[in-house]
Amino acid sequence: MFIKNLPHKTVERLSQYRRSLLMILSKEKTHVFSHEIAQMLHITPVQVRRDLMLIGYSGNLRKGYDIKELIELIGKIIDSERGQRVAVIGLGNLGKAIISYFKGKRSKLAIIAAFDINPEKINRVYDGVACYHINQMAEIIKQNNISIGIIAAPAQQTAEIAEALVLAGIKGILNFTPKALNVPPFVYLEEYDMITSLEKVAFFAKKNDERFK
Amino acid sequence: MFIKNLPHKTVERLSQYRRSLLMILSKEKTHVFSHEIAQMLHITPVQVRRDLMLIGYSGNLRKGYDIKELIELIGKIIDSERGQRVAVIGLGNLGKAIISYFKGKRSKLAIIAAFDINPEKINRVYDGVACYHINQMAEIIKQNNISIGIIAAPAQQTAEIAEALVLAGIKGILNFTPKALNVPPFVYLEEYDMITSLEKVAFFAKKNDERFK
DNA sequence: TAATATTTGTTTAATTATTCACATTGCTAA
DNA sequence: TTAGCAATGTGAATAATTAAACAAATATTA
Ligand SMILES: NC(=O)c1ccc[n+]([C@@H]2O[C@H](COP(=O)([O-])OP(=O)(O)OC[C@H]3O[C@@H](n4cnc5c(N)ncnc54)[C@H](O)[C@@H]3O)[C@@H](O)[C@H]2O)c1
Ligand SMILES: NC(=O)c1ccc[n+]([C@@H]2O[C@H](COP(=O)([O-])OP(=O)(O)OC[C@H]3O[C@@H](n4cnc5c(N)ncnc54)[C@H](O)[C@@H]3O)[C@@H](O)[C@H]2O)c1
Repeated sequence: MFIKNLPHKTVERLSQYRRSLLMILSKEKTHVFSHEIAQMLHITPVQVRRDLMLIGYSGNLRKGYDIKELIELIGKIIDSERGQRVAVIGLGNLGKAIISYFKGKRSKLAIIAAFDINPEKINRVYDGVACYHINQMAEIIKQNNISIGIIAAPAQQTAEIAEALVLAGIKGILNFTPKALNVPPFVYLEEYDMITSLEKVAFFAKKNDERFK
Repeated sequence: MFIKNLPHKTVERLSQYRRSLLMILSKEKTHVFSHEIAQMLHITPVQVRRDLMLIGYSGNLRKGYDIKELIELIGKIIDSERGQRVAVIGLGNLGKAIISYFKGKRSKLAIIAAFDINPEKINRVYDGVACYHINQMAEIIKQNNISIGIIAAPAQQTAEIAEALVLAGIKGILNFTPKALNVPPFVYLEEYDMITSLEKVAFFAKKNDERFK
């Protein structure tokens, strides 16, 4: 299913809705109100209803939204029908955390390979994910039709790795390295840095502290 | 230094500016143009200039911005003068990745304690950070005037840990757990989930792929 | 049965964030 | 000396995002 020009923020929230809904779905709880979803994610019920409107989902006036149906619809919109395969580059602490966190979470989005240069990690399986030497990357990516790369290797290597990923035909990159990347326009790039998050928390915590004193 | 109502996004970018500037600062390179900063972060030069305008920084028309000065000014605005101390709760893969990533990065923002329940981790020092049992948390937080907590423990424990953090007097929380939290208004909360980032990449990678086909 | 309460869906308004457009400045060099 | 160029700084315009407001629907209950 395809919906024209879904806003970036809505896409993010759809992912969050699904995650939250998967957590509360049970035999007893089959339906949910917009204000319940809103409360779980610290947003307003209007926001939720608007997002669901954008994806064309209608709820029941008395019961709210059917959780199972909604989870499925979100899947139809944000997942790719044929699934997407993911590789992690750099099997250090962060790479491992990512792999163990994803394990079994999403059927349509599977981490199926890791790459590293450390001989102790290569040709071993971590949490169900096989680790290969970085110089086999292009080959393995093409063989397995991997379309997304997560970079969790040392910062200095980032540009080089990204270039190799692009050459190998990757379509999206999630970069956890503090080095910002340049990729061609047909590759979608998302960057995340924990320091920015932490400094933001620090700034507003400080501000709050003054305000509530 | 305090500037009234700095937009959230600007605060995020100031952190990114500083990070990028720290990486390029050198004997040879003492100044930088707005378009150079912009390129590093995939934004527009106007955006950069506007942010700097908001914090009242003026550049030199021919040389651009003085990198060192700008780094210092950003510090004066987003850092707390007396520094802020941080604790990590849960010393698993993610907790370790966070600690080793932060090591020595910011003088005004220091991770000084970790908490866990695993006896093998307690009373040991990881990357310069001592790990204590979770039931010593309130005590240690107060003793060391820790004001920020990073939650990287198993999801089920999240609510309980957050409550303890708030009771112990924490002012900001960065939650990496997929369980959304509720905290009182005087505590600043930031949540991050890698699945949302990855699903966003997957969605737009898929979309790009169709568009550029 | 009629009044009440609650929730969805959607239009409109408000707010926030980004970009445009251009005046201004100061160097370079014809 | 003056035209040209490449920057910054910023008011105004535009775009994106969020929230307010309210009609419509329907179960509940007085
Ligand atoms: N953005 C964030 O929020 C964040 C948080 C923590 C760490 N990091 C960054 O993520 C990266 C990894 O952090 P970590 O704590 O896991 O580090 P780590 O040192 O534990 O792991 C890095 C891994 O990459 C491997 N490696 C080295 N060179 C490589 C190459 N050329 N190709 C593939 N693999 C290679 C190493 O063998 C190691 O296993 C670092 O760049 C760090 O700065 C980012
Ligand atoms: N948000 C994200 O992007 C993201 C990414 C990866 C992991 N995670 C989450 O972060 C958390 C940690 O992930 P991980 O891979 O490091 O897991 P992990 O199992 O490696 O580590 C968890 C650690 O928490 C400790 N712990 C257990 N109970 C505790 C308690 N009550 N108090 C303090 N510590 C306790 C464990 O002993 C262990 O050391 C998990 O909740 C995971 O879902 C989030």
